[in-house]
Amino acid sequence: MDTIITRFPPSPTGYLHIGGARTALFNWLYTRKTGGKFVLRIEDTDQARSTKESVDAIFESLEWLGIDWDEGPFFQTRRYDIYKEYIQKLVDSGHAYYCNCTSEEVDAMREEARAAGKKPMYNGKCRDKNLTPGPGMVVRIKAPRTGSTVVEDVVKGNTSFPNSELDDFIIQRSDGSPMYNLAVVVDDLTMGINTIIRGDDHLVNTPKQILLYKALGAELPLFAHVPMVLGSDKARLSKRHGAMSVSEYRDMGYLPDAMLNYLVRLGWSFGDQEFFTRKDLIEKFSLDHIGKSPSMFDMDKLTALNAKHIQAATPKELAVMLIPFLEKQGIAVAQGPALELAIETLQPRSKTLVEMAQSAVFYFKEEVELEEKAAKKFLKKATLPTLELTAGYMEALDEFTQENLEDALKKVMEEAELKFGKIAQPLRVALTGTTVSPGIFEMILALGKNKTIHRIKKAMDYVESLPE
RNA sequence: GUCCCCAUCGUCUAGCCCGGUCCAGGACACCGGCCUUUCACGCCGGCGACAGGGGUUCGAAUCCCCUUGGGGACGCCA
Repeated sequence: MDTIITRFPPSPTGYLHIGGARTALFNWLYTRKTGGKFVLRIEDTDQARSTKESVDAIFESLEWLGIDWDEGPFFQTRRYDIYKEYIQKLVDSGHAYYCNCTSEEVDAMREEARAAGKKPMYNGKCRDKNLTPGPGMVVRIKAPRTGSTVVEDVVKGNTSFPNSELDDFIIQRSDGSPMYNLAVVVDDLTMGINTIIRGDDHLVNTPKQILLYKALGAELPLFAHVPMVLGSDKARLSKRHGAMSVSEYRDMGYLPDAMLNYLVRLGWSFGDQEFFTRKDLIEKFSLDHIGKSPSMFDMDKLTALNAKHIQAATPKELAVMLIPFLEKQGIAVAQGPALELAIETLQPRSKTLVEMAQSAVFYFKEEVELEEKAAKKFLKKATLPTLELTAGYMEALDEFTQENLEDALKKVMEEAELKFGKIAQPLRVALTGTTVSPGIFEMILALGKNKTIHRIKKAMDYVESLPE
């Protein structure tokens, strides 16, 4: 095969959800890996349900994930002339026919088939009537009734479908618009798509599409049907399983790279490797390690992976992503060393950007809010001398470094005759208001001399105000 | 109902194609411990699976069949 050309064809009837994102990712990775082309196509022929908002939401999510496309976006609704042309070809060559059966009639046929223990389908009433076009008529494909169609699939292997299960499905609605199977095949054909990676809910559609390819005298693309992503109860992923859309995960503070990493591992593996950078994935992805069975979405694992990606990212990269989350916490900070230093201290203790933003608040607030329990336990009258000593030694330092801070606190320990733990906790509460924070020294370094001393003094004021 | 797909720890999976190295490996979660200035990180250890039944074979997680279970499709949706 020459250049690999894949596509991602969402229908804009909602947000980009997890399953769709994974499909997009597989296609994208495969083309990036092979140096192929990735086409984005919007399947909006369902005029009733397609919306502009959905289209925008899909673009936005793809961009956030860093999945870019080489061609498109193409909109099916702008390609009706092309479909018409192909439908005409099919009619002319005797592969399709006009049908004037009403929906009610067809429903009755389906009912009848079901009652007879068969698959519900159209019975071919107009198949040989040679009807000519007219208002209210649909075009149906003339499907073979005997034999079988084999789908050759890279992940599923060969699957044979009896043609008796195929009905004369509609390729053009009575309003002249094309139906899914027709539009897909015509698009894939005219766009040169030679590799189709999609959810395995489409596997049963494939014989229909193969029929169309053959009727059009076209060469078949390579099929790879990827198992679906299920919810935690093994049912198809839906709203009741919690967050579905990619944008929700962005808002919960997941990194796009972590998302990609998690999604790709849902169905694909590379030995025992769990952590992948984007570059890794492009290098290592292949179609041969895609599993055959469906998988369940597990937020815990996503979260764990997110923590790893946060640790692996540079403070600078994180700063850009973190700023909007800080704003939600009411903190306005510019990018720069202060922010990056703070981020560095929080990297090993943040699983999401939301968490990181929450724990970063104390760095940037003007005044520390003392947590009641923490203050009660660690900021007592007896703490005053220690705080005073600490402030004194720190003020004497020209600038803060890990080393001279350690020296300063060592002196405090000696003079106060206290162990490190005894002076560290009160100091921590004074500086952060809570008992939980990054390591004392790295925190002080990130906070800076002014804020540090100011906060110690504030804490001293607080202690002094305490009743005897 | 009919057709199609799938089946290894609770979950994601390695191994399966090319049977022996697997009394089944890794990761998440969970439990214990270590490290330690708090919380984390990290490190060490534990718990925990070849759905069931038949074959084939000297030998099966690996090959075949059946059963069961799960999923998908059956639209003038995509």
